[in-house]
Amino acid sequence: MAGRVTIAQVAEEAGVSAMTVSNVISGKPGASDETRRRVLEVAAKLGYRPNQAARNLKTGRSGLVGLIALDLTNQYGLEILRGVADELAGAEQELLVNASYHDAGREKDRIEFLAGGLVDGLLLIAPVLEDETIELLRRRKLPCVVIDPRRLDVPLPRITVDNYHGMRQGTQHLIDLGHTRIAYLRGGEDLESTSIRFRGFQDAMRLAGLEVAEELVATCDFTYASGFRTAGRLISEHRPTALVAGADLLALGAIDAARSCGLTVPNDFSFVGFDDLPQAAQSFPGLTTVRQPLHDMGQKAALALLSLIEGQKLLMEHMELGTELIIRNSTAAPPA
Amino acid sequence: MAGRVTIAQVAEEAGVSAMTVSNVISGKPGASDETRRRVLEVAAKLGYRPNQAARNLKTGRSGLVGLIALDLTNQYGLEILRGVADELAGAEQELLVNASYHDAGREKDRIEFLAGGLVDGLLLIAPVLEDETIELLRRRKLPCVVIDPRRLDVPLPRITVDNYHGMRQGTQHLIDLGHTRIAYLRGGEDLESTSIRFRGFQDAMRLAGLEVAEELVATCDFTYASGFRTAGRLISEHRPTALVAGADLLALGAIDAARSCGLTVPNDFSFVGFDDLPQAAQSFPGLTTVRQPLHDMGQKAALALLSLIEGQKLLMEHMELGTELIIRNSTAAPPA
DNA sequence: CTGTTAGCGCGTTCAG
DNA sequence: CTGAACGCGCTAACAG
Repeated sequence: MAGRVTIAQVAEEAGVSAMTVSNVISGKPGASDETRRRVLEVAAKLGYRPNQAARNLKTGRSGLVGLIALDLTNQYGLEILRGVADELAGAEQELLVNASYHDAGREKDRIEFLAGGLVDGLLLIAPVLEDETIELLRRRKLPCVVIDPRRLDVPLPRITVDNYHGMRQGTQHLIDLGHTRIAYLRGGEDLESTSIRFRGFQDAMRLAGLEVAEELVATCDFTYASGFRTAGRLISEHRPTALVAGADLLALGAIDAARSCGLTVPNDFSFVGFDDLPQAAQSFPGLTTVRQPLHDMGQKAALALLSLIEGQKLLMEHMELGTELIIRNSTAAPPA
Repeated sequence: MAGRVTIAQVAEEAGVSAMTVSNVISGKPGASDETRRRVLEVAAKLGYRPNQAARNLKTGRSGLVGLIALDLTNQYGLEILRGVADELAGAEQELLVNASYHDAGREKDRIEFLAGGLVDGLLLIAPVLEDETIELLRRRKLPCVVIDPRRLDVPLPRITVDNYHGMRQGTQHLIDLGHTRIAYLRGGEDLESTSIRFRGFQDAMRLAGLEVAEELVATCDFTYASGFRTAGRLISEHRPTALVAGADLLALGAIDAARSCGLTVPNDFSFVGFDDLPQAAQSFPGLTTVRQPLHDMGQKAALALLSLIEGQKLLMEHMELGTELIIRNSTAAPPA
């Protein structure tokens, strides 16, 4: 119940038809400059604001894009979200953010709800995407782009990063510094990217003629606490000189674990993360990490979704973005 | 163009009128159990989903609540956001999140846009709120609740925390531990809460018979980097034994600054923050801090907004929530 | 360049 | 308890 003034009132006051007002307001052609000026003037005077609901009903569009993130507080998703928001700011679409809280049921619920007509398109960040949910999306014909899917083969337009080469490069950096006993912290096992990153690590090691000691590899959740605990065990029991983590949060937890063991970073121990979250730069020492272009992923995903919404065909169903090694101060040569 | 099926089709298939279908779907009385059952069955079979746009047009509601945060990546706002989201999950309202990026112009733009009919109500986190914007909100009669306003006297329903006693308690904790040379890091000067917190610090000091040395007080932005820089100077030039920060982010930066000066925390130096962001617990050592009930603030704000949307009068225009000192491991007695 | 006609899909009168 | 008609405010299509 925001704008009481209707298009009809403006039309009457300006002495034109409602159609003309509509055209002027939406910036369509087909209205002389003089008419346009008068309509705009009257609209301003009356304080006319188009009624979104009526417009939506007529056009069959809501002007809303849905985004389903895992969790509203993880920086990984939020960096992507920022990219999305930046891209959408140009288009006339607002962003409706939802979280699945890592729960497949809730994810399906939210998708079903949003796909029920609330949004014009959907962006999914690292979703579980059960087959049934995919089927739902296809049946509804809802434009949808997946960012960083858990399984690479989801039959939907998707954006991923080059996890393999990123991790290989990060590992190589430690090898180049002279490390040989390098530990590895795997992220969540339900993501295909976890295996791919690990393969990058393994290959880098193998190609350097180094052994991947089984006791130096451990798996944890994507949390600081999990990284702290798991790395603490790894470090105190097996004494590697460096550690590569499948995510920045894990690396940050691992660094604090090393500290709590009395080690100093990077003199006694080196760490490499993966993601380049804001925290990676805002920590002491700065974290050397493999950068995922999160903001860019968000932008590209939003752009692709917008063209899907406009009814255009996508140039590619799958887009893979590159990674980049960011060297900060958490890595150095191993102690002598 | 999500659900093709209309209420009319369901009505025909079920052999009743549209009216009845509408009543059944919206859970209104006035339909026999038998009819209700059949309608529901047919609706499910046909895959009927009510068209939001049509419903909105008719009811004059959008089912959307707008939230304007400062920045999509700061944890402070996100904790509040989580509270809001949790409360809204129960009501049938979706959340439309926007950011002002600390820009008054953009803030006004966004408010004006959302208030243009897109949302049923608005939640504002620490907004600038120029007079003109407040005027706009009043004119449009848009339900609105402000969380943590920059000026305490905004003429809108608002939720704040007890900054004064919180900070007094945090400071007292250091005094009790035996600290006397305590530095203070002020947050952004455009917030009234910055002065209030400082007054809490001053009073705690004064009441303990301690001097607030001018050179031990400095002002910075609400960022880690600013805390790092400013505290670094304070610590190296004036050698206090403890520091109180007007925000956790500042304290976290300050701790790293101390570390980069070769000090260990808390043995050489103690730190107290304010906020209790997730990072405060997820750092090493854990940060002793004054907890703001951010999640609760979000919930309470959402609840108040919902009742405003329902057209009910608010019990109180201003609600102030308490704070709580959370003692972790960043504080200890001063070095001997 | 402008006006007319006809709904979009729903909820809300009223009668029955 | 149910049905028929109307209209919310806007815009697509066409006519003028």
